[in-house]
Amino acid sequence: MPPDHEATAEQVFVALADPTRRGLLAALASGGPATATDLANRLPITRQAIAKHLALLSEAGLVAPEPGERRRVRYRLHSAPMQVAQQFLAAMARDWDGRLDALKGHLDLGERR
Amino acid sequence: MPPDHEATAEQVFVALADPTRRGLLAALASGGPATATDLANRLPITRQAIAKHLALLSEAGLVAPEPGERRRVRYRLHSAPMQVAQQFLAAMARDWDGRLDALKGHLDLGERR
DNA sequence: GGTTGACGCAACTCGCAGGTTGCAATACTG
DNA sequence: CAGTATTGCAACCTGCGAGTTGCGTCAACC
Repeated sequence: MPPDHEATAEQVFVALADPTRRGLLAALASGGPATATDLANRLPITRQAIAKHLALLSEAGLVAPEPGERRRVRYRLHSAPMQVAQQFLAAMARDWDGRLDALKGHLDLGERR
Repeated sequence: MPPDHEATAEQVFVALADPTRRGLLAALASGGPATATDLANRLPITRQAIAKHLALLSEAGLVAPEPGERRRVRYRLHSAPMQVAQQFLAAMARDWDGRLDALKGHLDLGERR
């Protein structure tokens, strides 16, 4: 998939906008890769809810499922999309602050031309 | 307001997670401060919907209403919360990566530390 | 003074995200 | 083989976010 910065950043924003998802990522960060049932023991929600969140995070590229030995599937953190989102934020803020002088022909939000 | 980084970052993420809101911010960035009715002419949604989004963005600190001359209220961009969110992202990514491989010094973004 | 724009508030619809319960299938263990 | 975990899939419920329509009001302009 091509590096569509905007789409990636949006997915990261959506992912991090939810407190449950942030807690889930924090649990993965502090405890290392884990399965959905493992995470369900540490968080106050059911395994299926966690599985849904993991699917969304996986879609965003923030976690990656790695097939374990048995039937278990462990999820590991992946920080690459966050750096994309970070650059997106930086570019946006730079655009805002330099708005008065540099009035460019920069239409709507498509940076892909 | 107490410097609650997490709460601020969450509001920024929620704000930027919506495409309509991003378009609205882009319109403000390219056209300068504007009123709700002014923005309603450029975007395909009603004035009231825009007013709601502006209220949310104002709550997040991303825009600030400034009382205009007549009865008009113009909204101006404010980039400070985005830098907070940016540092939040940077800290999170550093936390993730710093667990297994502490040798990645490839972050060449504008984070003063 | 009456009409015209612009703003704010409130009620309403509608789709979907977050979460649950239930179930079938699979893999290991006694 | 019977029993126990663990996973994925599907149906379902519920609240809220996004958007619309409608109304009352205040400021200007003719």
